[in-house]
Amino acid sequence: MKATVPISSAGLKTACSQCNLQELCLPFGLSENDIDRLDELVGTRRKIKRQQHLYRAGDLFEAIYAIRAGSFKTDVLLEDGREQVTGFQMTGEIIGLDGISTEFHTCNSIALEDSEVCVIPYAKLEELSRKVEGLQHQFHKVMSREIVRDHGVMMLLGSMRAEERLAAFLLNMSQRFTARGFSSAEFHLRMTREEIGSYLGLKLETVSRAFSRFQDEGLIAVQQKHIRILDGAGLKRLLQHQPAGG
Amino acid sequence: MKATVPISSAGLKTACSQCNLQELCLPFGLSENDIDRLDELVGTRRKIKRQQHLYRAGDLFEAIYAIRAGSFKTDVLLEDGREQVTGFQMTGEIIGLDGISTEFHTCNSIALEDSEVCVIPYAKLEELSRKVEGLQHQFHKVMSREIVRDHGVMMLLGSMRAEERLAAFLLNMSQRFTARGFSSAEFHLRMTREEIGSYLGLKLETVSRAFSRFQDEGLIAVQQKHIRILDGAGLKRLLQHQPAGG
DNA sequence: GTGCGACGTTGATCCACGTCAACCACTACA
DNA sequence: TGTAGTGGTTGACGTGGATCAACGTCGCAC
Repeated sequence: MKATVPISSAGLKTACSQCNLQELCLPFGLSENDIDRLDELVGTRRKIKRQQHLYRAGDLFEAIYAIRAGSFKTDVLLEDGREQVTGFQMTGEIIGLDGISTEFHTCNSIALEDSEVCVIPYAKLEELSRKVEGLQHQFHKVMSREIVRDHGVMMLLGSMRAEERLAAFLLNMSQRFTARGFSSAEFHLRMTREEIGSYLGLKLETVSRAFSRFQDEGLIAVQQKHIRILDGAGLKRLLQHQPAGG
Repeated sequence: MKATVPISSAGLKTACSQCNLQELCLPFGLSENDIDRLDELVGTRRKIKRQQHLYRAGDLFEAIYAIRAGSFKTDVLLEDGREQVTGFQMTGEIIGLDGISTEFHTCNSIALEDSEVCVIPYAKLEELSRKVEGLQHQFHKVMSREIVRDHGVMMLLGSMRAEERLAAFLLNMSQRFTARGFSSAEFHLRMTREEIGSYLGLKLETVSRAFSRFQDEGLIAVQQKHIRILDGAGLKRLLQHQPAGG
């Protein structure tokens, strides 16, 4: 396996024989030697069927997970039953970081489709990242990236109106698909309108209406969960110079 | 210096001679030896006057900061001028984690009052945490805690109504003051109504009205920025069983 | 003191989004 | 092919919080 060669974002090549760990090691250009050692990291793989939990809030935290295939949502439940989706994760991303601070998971992670993850025992990660040059930093970057992403969502929830939120969401999805080597203009959403709404702080009807309006305006083509972006610049334009809401 | 003795949350004892690093090392019970080495971490101290920036979005990331005295807000600005406060930080907390993933800071950090921070050069932190048993894990916990906190804010912004948000905010502030050895029932807010509103996704008028209503209902006593919590249980009750908004 | 500017409160009005409700599209399965 | 269930769309209406506006209060400079 060619590990020292920087891997383009055009395809999903694997960083170690077990799993796609490019988020953890590739952007940093670890040496071939080091990459081989990453195999030590991956305990097992685990398959998760659609709608099943990878972990639940309250579960003992023992490992983080690298998504090998499929996609997930994470959510938190209030006592009164309200659900807030805190994020969507797709192939190549890392889940489970929330558990480190409390030794228990603080949210639920649920597969949006039949998926497979690599289990990375946290103790092993800690041990290895003391030894493998660059791994520690790479892991810090993964965590920091989650913090930055969350700030983006807070921005969205705190100061954008419905159409801006959905535009931001679509552009973000498009970007993440692109980064994984898929077409950026056309993709399949794996989550329902209700889940999108929960993530964006909107009701499903509002999400649906915004989709329809975008379609009327020629910005996107929607067919159920299938989205085609026709005018990305138009979507970006929605994100600025709008009267403040919220 | 007594470093091996677990430090109660009742006072602000220092973990190393330079700075309050209990977030980084104390809860994990580092050995006295190790704690002394933490002095190596702290490059310099820096004083920041009220309203001045500790760093700005776009600044090169070189260090994280432990707040030694005072308090800060972090915010992000949209192109059109809208501001979103992404968090408030008080004495003993760590700021600057957002910069790790991008090598540049992604938000602004501004002092809410005259403050002082310990500068922790990131490169030094990385180096030391490979050597000092427990420090790495402690740093992971700090980052994870920020992720969990952010999820809480997302929850708040995404599915709570105005009064719930403010109640959650007050309880959170109270808790953080308690953890720093101050009275939990009485404290001085360092931020304006507008900043609270920006953080909570509300307008300043809405924040003000909610404060007034809480006061009318005997939940709190408000005098400008001075808050006294009269009925914490009542505030907690507001957080559940409310009709879903948002 | 007086004046000024930042911050806070309160009222009146408006509107974006929630709520309620009906209907439609797609899939699964008998 | 019918039927049921889940998810999505659309319309009518209500409301929480934004907006606009006036006024009050505190702290500071002089």
